[in-house]
Amino acid sequence: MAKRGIKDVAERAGVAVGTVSRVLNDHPSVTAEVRARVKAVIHELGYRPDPFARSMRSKVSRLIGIVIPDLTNPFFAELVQCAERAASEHGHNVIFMSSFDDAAKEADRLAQLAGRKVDGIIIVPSNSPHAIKAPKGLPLITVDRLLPDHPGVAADHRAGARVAVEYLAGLGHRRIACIAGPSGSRPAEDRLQGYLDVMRPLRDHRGAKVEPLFVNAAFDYESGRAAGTFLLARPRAERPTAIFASSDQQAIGCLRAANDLGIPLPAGLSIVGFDGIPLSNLITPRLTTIVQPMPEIADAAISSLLGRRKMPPLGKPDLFQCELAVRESSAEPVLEPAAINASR
Amino acid sequence: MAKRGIKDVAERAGVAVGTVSRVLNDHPSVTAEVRARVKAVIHELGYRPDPFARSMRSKVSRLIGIVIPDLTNPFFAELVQCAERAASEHGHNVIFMSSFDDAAKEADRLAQLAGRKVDGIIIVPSNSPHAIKAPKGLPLITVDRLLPDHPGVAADHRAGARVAVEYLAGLGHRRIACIAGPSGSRPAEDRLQGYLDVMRPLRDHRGAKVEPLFVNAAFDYESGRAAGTFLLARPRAERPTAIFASSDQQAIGCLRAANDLGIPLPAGLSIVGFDGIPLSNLITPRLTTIVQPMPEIADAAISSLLGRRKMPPLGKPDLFQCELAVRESSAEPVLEPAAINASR
DNA sequence: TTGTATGCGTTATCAG
DNA sequence: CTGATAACGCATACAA
Repeated sequence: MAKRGIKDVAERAGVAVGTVSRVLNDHPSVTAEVRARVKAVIHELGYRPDPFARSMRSKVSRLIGIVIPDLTNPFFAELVQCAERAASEHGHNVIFMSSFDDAAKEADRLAQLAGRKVDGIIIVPSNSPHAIKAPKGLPLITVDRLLPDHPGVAADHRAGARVAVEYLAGLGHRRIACIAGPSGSRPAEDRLQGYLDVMRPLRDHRGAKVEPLFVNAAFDYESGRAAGTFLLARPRAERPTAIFASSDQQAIGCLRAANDLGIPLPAGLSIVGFDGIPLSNLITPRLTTIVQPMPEIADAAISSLLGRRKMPPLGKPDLFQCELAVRESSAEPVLEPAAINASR
Repeated sequence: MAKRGIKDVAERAGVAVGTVSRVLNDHPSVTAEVRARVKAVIHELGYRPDPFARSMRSKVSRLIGIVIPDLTNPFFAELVQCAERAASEHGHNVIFMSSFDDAAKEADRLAQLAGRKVDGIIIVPSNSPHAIKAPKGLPLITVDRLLPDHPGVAADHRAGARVAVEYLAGLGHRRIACIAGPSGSRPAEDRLQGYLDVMRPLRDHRGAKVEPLFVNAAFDYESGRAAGTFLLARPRAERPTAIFASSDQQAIGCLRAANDLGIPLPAGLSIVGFDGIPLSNLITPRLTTIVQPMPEIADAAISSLLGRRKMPPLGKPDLFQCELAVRESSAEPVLEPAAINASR
């Protein structure tokens, strides 16, 4: 079985190479009969067009580059997985790169991808403050961490946070605290705003305003635990009955803090997370959370890059609505008779 | 800034295109002086060789394909990240694909990679029993889940397990249970063997043989919790004082089970995991575990594919030694006065 | 050592 | 609608 080329196919089918090429690219001007015959021969010979020769001429690589700060973050891992699936469905493959949250490495990766002549780039920018330089003429779209001067697609973090806090308020909670993300992070700030959106107009059973209470923390597990410990270290009468965490990892850490303090879940405390990472549905109790529609987000990013969907204009990112997944870490607040309060 | 070609560089440097090509490929027969001049021009013009034209001629793509079952498994995510870094250091890029643990999808991905003409393939085979068909002439290496008829590289799971159990035995533990992995999984069985290797010759303080005790469970969190609950649900006098889990996720689930049962760690129970995933060092208590040398494993896989290291022969996979990371989830067993036992 | 010329496998531009 | 043929950008055998 020697190396098959387009020439062999043409010869075997009794046509010219140009015709075979036209069949390959679904060019309309080919007789159905000829098309069928050529396709038959292609199948028979097991012919596969050489992607390099093809790209050299056509200037398209059917390759998408994706740059992520850190794949050990389960949220990004899911993004990559979804992006690969979406790209695959559009006949494209994915070149994966990690920036390790370093601006210099990120720039290098971008240059490499440009050199590879990928058809488009998906990037979650590194956190270090910087401007990413998109190789001119190369479609690039940011995901999750939006940047002002690049098109982007993300979950509607603010609206998602609102849903979470409204849910808790609807359950009857009033002392609702928030573990905010790190200041400086766009998604973190959006989520905090969503929390405040709901808290501000909220009134307790006596019609008095309720005080928002939040503390900044990194998105990871340990920071969430520390923040939770801080928020829960107060007399029961003042202690939050519910906590909205800005990430599932924070929420899981907070859950641990509650456990260490002997606070039963969800009886003594409700916790709602954000992201919907797989682990959130595996722990005990299973975490109530706001799940980001990652498949849709990834598909929007891919589709936009490939021109099958309009690129979101600068400053007007494509926003996707999140969904509340009610699980086991949340419930109505328990009644707090004055006697119990006094007994502390 | 028009499109730069090798021709432009040659012209600007006053040499022939062939010479430029030779400089590009570090061909020895080029005067240092000429080489320097050409390189200067290349830099000045910002010239980048077209990867397609180059690959078409040279038959190498500088692309490595990697296929894994599921990126939401943090262990595989780390593997991908390490592989990308290693490939990058060798001047290669990585095309990432997910098989979703499905043999059919896996075969499709493999075919795609072959079509892309990658220089080599790294694969963690899907769990469904099957034979993967490596496109002939395309270097392929399996990682972690070894297959009999393909070269492979992995951690020495058996030896690693031995280190874990020896550590526990050295601490004074005798009732050491094991949460084994799913039967049918090669890494799982190796780890179980390592456990048994240490347990069999073990004797208690009266010189009596100690009974191995293990239960099979999937590698995930919830299965680990269930297994832990099962193992710990017995009178204290019979209850294991230490548990060796076959994965960190299992260990973390088991940790949760102990917590739910009110067993303090590490005073009442020592737990050791396996893998060394990032999360293992973030939880409370931080998990004592066997960490796999993922960077080395990934680098060995990449180096072997690129011919910079000898391909491990069939049936003789490259094995890497794991390292014990002693953290907070393990300690010497507490004394068990008869009085305490009787009080139950 | 360096220049020249051919070919790699496709696509695209022309005629026919 | 189809065939012939010229690029595409680079590597390499061969000539100088």
